[in-house]
Amino acid sequence: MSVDARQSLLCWYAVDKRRLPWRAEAGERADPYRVWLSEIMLQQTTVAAVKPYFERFTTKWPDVGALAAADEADVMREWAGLGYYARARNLVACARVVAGDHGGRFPDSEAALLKLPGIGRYTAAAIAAIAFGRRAVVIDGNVERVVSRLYAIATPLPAARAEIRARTDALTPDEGAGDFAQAMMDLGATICTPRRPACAICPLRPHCAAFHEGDPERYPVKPPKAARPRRTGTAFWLEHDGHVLLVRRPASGLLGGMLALPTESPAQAKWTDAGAVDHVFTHFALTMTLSCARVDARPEGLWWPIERIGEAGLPTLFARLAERGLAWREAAAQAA
DNA sequence: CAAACGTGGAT
DNA sequence: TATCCAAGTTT
Repeated sequence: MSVDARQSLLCWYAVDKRRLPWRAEAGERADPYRVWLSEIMLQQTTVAAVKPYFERFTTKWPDVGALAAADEADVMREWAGLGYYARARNLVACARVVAGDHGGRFPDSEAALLKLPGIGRYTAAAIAAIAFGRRAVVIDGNVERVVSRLYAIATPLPAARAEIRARTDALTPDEGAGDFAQAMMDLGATICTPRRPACAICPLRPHCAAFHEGDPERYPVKPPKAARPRRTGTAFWLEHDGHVLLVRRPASGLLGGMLALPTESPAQAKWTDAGAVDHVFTHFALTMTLSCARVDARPEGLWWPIERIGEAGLPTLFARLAERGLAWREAAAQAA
């Protein structure tokens, strides 16, 4: 049954696989740099969101040596808006290890890849299989969903992971593990979707225990999620001579390493309330109010030209607050 | 092992 | 509007 299911999947993939910028054409060799970069960007991030970033990154930094030589601040700026910013810091760190310790070539074993910054169990297996043709058991959210349905695994996550791994291992071929993994992920992304899966056109339907039970959407069984708390905060828009004061956030923690508006008062000034921005993070919702002021003296700090604020590489929360700052500025100019 | 860590699109 | 969720990793 496993072999039949695998063959059905691979035949479907041969015809219906997605064409993606980081994917090699049939018969072509995948570029480990592009595979790695795409895998990092795709962590918890949709293909549609990744595409323009992948295009810009590979244009600006065509290979791992170029990325290793880049200024970290430039990389953070290019990553702005994509989220999970620790990935960008780890991206640079990883490129530098590969350039410095591995002669500019990615290691081709799962174990060696796993030691690199930002590469965990999934990504190490994916790169080993897709870029280097190694046999590796590749398990992401798609594979978890497809396998838990295929075998109607009723154990809730995360306890089900041991069985999912064993089942995926049994399905994974000795040759072509990369195509198999990508086929599973394409199936999960386009047919075996979380909601309203398209079982009518699924190549695995004849083999799928969840389909035969009649309610595939029930799998994988997930634990209830914790409620998302709401928090409040204040950001400060301080102007001087056509420039606005920015800060570099600490390397770790929320929006770590990114440029931002100050979130503590940077100066004595006549602050004006310029409204608020609601922003939802994974683990809490935030209402951040914006206080604006103009000063004649110029405190020490990073002053960014206001007309080029769009190029600063602010994460989305602060980009939205900056929009408010610009609106405040317009209103102040009208009044004057 | 649970919690921290972003964002935008779909329902 | 509220909730879910997308090619996870780190602490």
